[in-house]
Amino acid sequence: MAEDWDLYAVVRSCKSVTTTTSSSATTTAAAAATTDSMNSGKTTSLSEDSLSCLASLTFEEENDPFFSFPNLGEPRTNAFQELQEFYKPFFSINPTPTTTIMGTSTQGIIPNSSISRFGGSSGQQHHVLQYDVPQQQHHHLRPPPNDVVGSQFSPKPYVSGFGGLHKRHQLHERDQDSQLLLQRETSPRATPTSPLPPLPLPTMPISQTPRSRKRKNQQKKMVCHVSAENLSNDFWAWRKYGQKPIKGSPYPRNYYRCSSSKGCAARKQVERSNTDPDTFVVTYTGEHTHPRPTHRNSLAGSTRSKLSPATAAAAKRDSSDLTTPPPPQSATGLSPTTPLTVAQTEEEAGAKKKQPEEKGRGGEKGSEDILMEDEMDLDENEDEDDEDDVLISNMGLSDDFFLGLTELDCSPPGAAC
DNA sequence: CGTTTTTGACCAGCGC
DNA sequence: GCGCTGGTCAAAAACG
Repeated sequence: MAEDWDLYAVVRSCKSVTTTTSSSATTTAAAAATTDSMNSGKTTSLSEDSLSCLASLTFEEENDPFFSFPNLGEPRTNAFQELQEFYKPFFSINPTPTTTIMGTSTQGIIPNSSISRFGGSSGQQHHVLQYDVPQQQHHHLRPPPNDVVGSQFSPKPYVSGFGGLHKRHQLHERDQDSQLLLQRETSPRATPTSPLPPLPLPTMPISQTPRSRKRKNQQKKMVCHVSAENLSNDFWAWRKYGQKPIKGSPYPRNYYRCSSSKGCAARKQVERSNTDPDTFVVTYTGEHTHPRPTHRNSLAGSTRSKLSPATAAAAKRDSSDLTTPPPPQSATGLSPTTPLTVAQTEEEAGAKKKQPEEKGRGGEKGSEDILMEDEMDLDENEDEDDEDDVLISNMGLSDDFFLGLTELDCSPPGAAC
């Protein structure tokens, strides 16, 4: 089923995503290692894979998009430092593995929060950071496997503010989101858990209007190319709020929003690459307006995510589904998932729902290209760093977390992978 | 009861 | 101005 992939992806990603952020090999490696350790599951070999992957990790940098950002044009050394800070939590957990990363790192922008969640990398795939800068030349460190990213997230000549509010019901949550977002963006980040001073704010103009359907190009976003196994690895709890078939792609795009906090503006899009079915394009937008959750609020509705025996079987199917092109989509753009959804949904849901618990556990082999597009919110990154510092340890101790791991057949964080 | 997923519909952005 | 497309909403259903 077409949808299976996303579910599967979501679930899987938790286990494996690679942190292909940037620069410091050590940091990255450490992060990867950490995530690996956190990941559990197919573990033992995972960490090795991850490390090996890291060893071969290559960062291509043809153009340094970062320097395109006025606020980001700091010396790379700073970037490294930032990264180190960024991965502090990981360091604290695991010793820093010595991994050699070839190529130079991108700098200035630390991958969005999601990056930190990416678990150990693995896989032999090419890890690339890609930043697309709005209003400026499209900087692709490496061309995306397909057109998905390029076309979908092509930079636009402007960065507008939030769109106007239109729907009455939309006002509700959007207001909250926008206000939170505005608040965060207009005032120095002062997160309870953030010991570090906020990084320079992006120069992106912020509109006073409530957030709405900001065009993709208008939002800061982080695009990650993730292998099927590594789909969406992050600690955040995501709730699916929509699915749309995308023109030019046989696979639908799934929309997730952070469910950890009601007003959280963080969004996530997951879609399969039309050119490379094994690769998924995960796009993160918005900022988390809250600390990283240590556990899920509730398991209710998460049933689908459980890997019950049936689910496990489903998971297997998911795997196959991932490689299997989805049924043709209707011309209207809506995917004809309806008939299929019953069984598939179960599987997907199962997989997806696991996300929250699985997220952040890197692992498996995986690999993915992380593409940075538009402005990265340094500030947010900082927060995330901070969050990591504070929450990582807790996360590992979370009952839910362990539960999730158990369900995923993963070992608790810190456990040898 | 609270949460999530599914899914049709709505609507703004964008290109022509 | 129009149509297409993408992003989001919210009701319904499902689950613990």
